[in-house]
Amino acid sequence: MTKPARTSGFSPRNPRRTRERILSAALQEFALNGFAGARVDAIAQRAAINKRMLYHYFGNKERLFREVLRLKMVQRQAWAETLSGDPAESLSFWFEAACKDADWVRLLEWEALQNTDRRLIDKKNRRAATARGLERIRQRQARGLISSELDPRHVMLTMRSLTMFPAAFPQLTQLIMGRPVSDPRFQRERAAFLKKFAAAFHPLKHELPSKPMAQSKDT
Amino acid sequence: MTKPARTSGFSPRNPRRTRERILSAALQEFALNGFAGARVDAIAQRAAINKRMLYHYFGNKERLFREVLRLKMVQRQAWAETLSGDPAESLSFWFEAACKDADWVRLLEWEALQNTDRRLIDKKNRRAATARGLERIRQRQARGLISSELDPRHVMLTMRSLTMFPAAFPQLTQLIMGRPVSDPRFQRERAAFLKKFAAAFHPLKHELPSKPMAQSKDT
DNA sequence: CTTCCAAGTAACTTGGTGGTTACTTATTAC
DNA sequence: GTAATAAGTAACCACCAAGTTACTTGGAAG
Repeated sequence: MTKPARTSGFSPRNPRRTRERILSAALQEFALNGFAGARVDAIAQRAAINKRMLYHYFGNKERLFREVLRLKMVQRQAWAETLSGDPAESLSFWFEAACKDADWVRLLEWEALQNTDRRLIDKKNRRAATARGLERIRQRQARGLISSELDPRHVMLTMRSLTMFPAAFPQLTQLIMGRPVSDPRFQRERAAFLKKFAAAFHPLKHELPSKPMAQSKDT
Repeated sequence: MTKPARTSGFSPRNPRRTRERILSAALQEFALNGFAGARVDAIAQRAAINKRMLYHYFGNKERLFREVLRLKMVQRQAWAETLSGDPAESLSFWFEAACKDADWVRLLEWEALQNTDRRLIDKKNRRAATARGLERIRQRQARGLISSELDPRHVMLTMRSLTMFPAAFPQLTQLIMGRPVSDPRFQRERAAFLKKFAAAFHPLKHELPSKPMAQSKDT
């Protein structure tokens, strides 16, 4: 602990920056080509570092992949928690997020395909995040924003389906909608549709909120 | 054209059978590992044929992949057309189909990931099939099974999302539902949920079918 | 100054993988 | 029967990509 260890500047040595460059390049390569398709040399080149450093910092290709995935997961969760409100807003919001962060969706997709009975990466953390998500749904049910007749787990699965699918299957979306997923017109149109469609989650008229205004520590 | 060319039997030469064995083995390998991950030797071994024959019949790995994809596509379309009726039935039916035919979903997923701005395989055919699907939705709208206020394209995209997502993202489904997608209890439960949820597509009471009973050449 | 280790580089090894060569054998057309 | 072609085999090869070896250099601590 001598100097504040400036991380910027043009020092020829800069471990932090190198590590970050590798991670960022790896994210792009893995999102683009998946684990099997990604080339370590390509990552090194993209990061403008020597390939050897990649092994220095991460051991091997798979450990790097896991780290990339874990990191993205953490980032996502961080700002996932900040959101709440009624399904109409969440749906369109998450849909747009999925469209914007294609890397994220693609990583999950690669994970799904790779995960032939393998253990889940960062399991503990994700379990906790999911549990928190379910709890937030229950709170919305209590507040009468979502029908209490729907199982929170199914609500969550349904919402994920609706928001992620187009970004996950751009070729099918293009086929059906006649526009690429990246087209802003599609995104606006779909967001509008989801806002309408969110009514499916609302309570029916005859339903009364079970706890009209329980403790709402939700944002 | 001399003999009826018996395709069964133990003749040492059997082109048809060889071709089919390769395709079937390739389907499994590609569904499991994707294009980049699949090993030509593994396909040959699985098919119990000499690797050379694979090149004999299909030229190269990519052409084989495209053929596998095209074939699955055709098979799917064939019995896709046979179905109709109200969303409650279609949704749960297609959901179960997706769970049962994981290879199909996985292939689409690999395609989605691989398809970085590449041209779509079997485009023409799939366009036509999609158009027919949209037409069937319009017929159901005319018959009052689906709300006419919903854009058929969005209806289709939504249905696909709901039915394919769990099979496409088994790890997320497991995380949310606490059961593997393959678990029959999950499948039954989800099918039941979708039947209820299908109400979202139904017309509201105030809506009246625009063409109460137009020509319904739909099955 | 010099010691020591982390950061960094270039060239190499090794194994696997898509694709080929050179060949044999069955089937069919005439 | 036999020529021609399609079906099939084994061994091979060139290349590519993950991971290593052996080395140099910067910088902080004493």
